[in-house]
Amino acid sequence: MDTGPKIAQVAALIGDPARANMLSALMDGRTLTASELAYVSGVAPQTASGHLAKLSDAGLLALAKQGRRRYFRLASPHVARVLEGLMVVAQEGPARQRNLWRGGETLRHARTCYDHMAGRIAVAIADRLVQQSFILLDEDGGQLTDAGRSFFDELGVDLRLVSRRRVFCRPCFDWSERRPHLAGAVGAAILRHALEHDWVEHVRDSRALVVTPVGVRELATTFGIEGAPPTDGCKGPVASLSRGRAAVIPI
Amino acid sequence: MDTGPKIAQVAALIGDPARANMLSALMDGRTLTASELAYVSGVAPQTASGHLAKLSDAGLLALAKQGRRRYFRLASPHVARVLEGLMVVAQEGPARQRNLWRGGETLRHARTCYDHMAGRIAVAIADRLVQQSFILLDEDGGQLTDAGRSFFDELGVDLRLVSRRRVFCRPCFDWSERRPHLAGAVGAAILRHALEHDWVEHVRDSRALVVTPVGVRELATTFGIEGAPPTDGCKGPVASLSRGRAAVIPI
DNA sequence: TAAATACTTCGGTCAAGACCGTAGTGTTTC
DNA sequence: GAAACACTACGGTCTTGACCGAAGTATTTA
Repeated sequence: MDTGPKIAQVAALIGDPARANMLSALMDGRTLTASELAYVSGVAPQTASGHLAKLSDAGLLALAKQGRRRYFRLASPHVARVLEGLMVVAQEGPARQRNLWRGGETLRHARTCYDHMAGRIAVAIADRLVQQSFILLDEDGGQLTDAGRSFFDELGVDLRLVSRRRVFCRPCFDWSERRPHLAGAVGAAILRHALEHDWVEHVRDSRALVVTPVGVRELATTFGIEGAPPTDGCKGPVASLSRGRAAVIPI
Repeated sequence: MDTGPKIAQVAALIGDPARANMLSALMDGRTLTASELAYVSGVAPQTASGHLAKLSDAGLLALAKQGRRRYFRLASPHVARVLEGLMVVAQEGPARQRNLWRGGETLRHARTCYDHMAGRIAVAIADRLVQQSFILLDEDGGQLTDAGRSFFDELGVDLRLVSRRRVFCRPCFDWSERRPHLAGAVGAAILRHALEHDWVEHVRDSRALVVTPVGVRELATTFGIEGAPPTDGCKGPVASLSRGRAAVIPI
């Protein structure tokens, strides 16, 4: 079968910097308007419109019209996983500027990854849960133990949405830490809990999460984790609209 | 962080038809020479050489020199997973010619997917194992049960390589059947067993697998599966070297 | 040593498509 | 109804890079 050309079509769509920026911006599961996506991708609205049409036609984005706006989001978790995977491969690729981050310290500390958390904090949480035998994890998958279920019950994390007999979780290779964090239903539940209880907050127009004072305290008591980010000069995204070809926009 | 441009770089590499054909051809885990890859990708050796250099530089392919030949293989399972994911997304994309296969009936029936089996047979095996409670499987992961371990032990499937306390398996969304089959360590073990016991054989220069008479019998008695492929006119890949831009090569 | 094989480098051609200015359409606000 | 807003369609420019012919470098075979 000609799978080659098929995957080439999809990959080529993701392979344009402007479109990749758009998809990255949607990786946290939000829905954004065409204008917002034009902004984050660093191109003019007309250009963005064309890109978005292609992405929608190909089934990578889902579109909801509302009045004069068009809201876009990733069409499926499968799309998010492909993007995840590309980040991993991009990261493990050549030895080049592997630790070169453009104002990315905040992102490296904590961020969303579609529907769950990623970054140092997320890896630390995963490590802790494994160490306590609350979850079992290896390369191919993971599972919540009975002890783990009790732990989350006491914590008040809502796992009802995922409580079939077994609760599996999925390791998601963290491109910044190069170690797995928790994805899947359990990962999503943890992020939901953290947001609802103000442990972390979204940074506007970014996938970054900041750990609140409450979060620092709770992460310490609950997981024994140092939640405060290392202080450095550059935090938060710097909006820089450029002319010419789609440029690197720190998200 | 500028993850957008990074994933764009990798995606753009996969996004060229010639390179996508090369990667697809390597999806079964084989190592192929530059010449062979030039052939399957439908371009001249000089062109292929350039493509292969790019793929190696980016860390998508691993290279082994041997005499005057260069052997290439996928650099890591992560690369295979990205390709897997792209197939899924490409498949679920637009409603277009979803069931249009070019001589792909054989592939649809049984094929390799990096290190495990895919296609109708593989999905049927997964279904059966789930139905018998030998494995537990959901969207996020899967696990071998004690009964399942016994089953494989009796069958003589070698799971020693993967026998930590828990044996997880990974669902891999089958792009032809649109349902999951078994990947990960367990899936790999099944394929290994099937090849060693002559249940299936590789089709030359293809990812397709043919089920042998032995295989038909064994699949029936072991899994209650009809292993024989539906008969139709077109089977096997048709090598068609074309001139001009890299064309669709049935692999 | 000569010839064949496997692959790479260089140079020039050519097509695809990303980009934006201009000019639209549809929707909301005043 | 007019103006502002969100987005789209069209047309022309310009860069990127895929492609192959020809020539060159290793390596093996004769």
